[in-house]
Amino acid sequence: MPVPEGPSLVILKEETARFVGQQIVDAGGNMRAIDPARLRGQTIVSLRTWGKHFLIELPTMAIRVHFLLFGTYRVNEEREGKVPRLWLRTAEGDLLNLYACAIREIDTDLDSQYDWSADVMSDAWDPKGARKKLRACPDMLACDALLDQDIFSGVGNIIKNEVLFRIRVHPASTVGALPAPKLRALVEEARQYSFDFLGWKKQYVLKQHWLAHAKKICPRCDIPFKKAHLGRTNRRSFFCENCQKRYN
DNA sequence: GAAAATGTTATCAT
DNA sequence: TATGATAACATTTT
Repeated sequence: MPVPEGPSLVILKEETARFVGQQIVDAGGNMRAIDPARLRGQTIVSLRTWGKHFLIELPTMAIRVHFLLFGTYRVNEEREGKVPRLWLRTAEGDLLNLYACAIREIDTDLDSQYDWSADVMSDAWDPKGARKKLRACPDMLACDALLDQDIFSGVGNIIKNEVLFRIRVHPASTVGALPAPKLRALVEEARQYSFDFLGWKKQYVLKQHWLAHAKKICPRCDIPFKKAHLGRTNRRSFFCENCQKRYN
């Protein structure tokens, strides 16, 4: 199963925690970005996430993994008939397989590269900062704002649809037209729902908790949802025209 | 079997 | 130049 949205990366980080401090004794895969030979002998300094980025910090560099739409991984097992884009084997015999992802090398210090306060899953998450960024682009649509990785790093299309339904805001509302309490709710729910997502995903009950995403009927109003591809991002939006108010 | 979809980035076009 | 559309990637489900 794919791993795109931020909370899923937190699960990945937890499942790979034992790799931290281990030395990479062998590496390979069908990636082109990095020569696997350069990874051998390096020790994994830390494993971090920033939104949808999985970061493997090594002494001389960091590996940035993005799972795009369909990326997956396995710890100490392999997918039948699939070649990993990148695999790492450690001195203690642990194996990490990463499939169908985009790999990039980062040569600068991670703290200078990433704004951790934009990551909705991070301890450094800064709701005040998020509100400030939102106020700076009043013409942006709510559906686009939630998918903006510089504001809500880690939020994906599922979280977007669920947050807007929870706070009863129409996806085509403009950010600048939202009353202050709604703007605040948008920021609060982006984080809250992401953690609900995390808990449900761990219990394998995420999908059954969807109220709006990919749903046909509004559970509050019992009338059909609208489905449309909205905003600059043109991603699927599911919304109720009765109980989600449009602010413009 | 075609189409769509939890996403991003590079390239082409306007 | 800048903005926007399109393609590319890759996998599973409908």
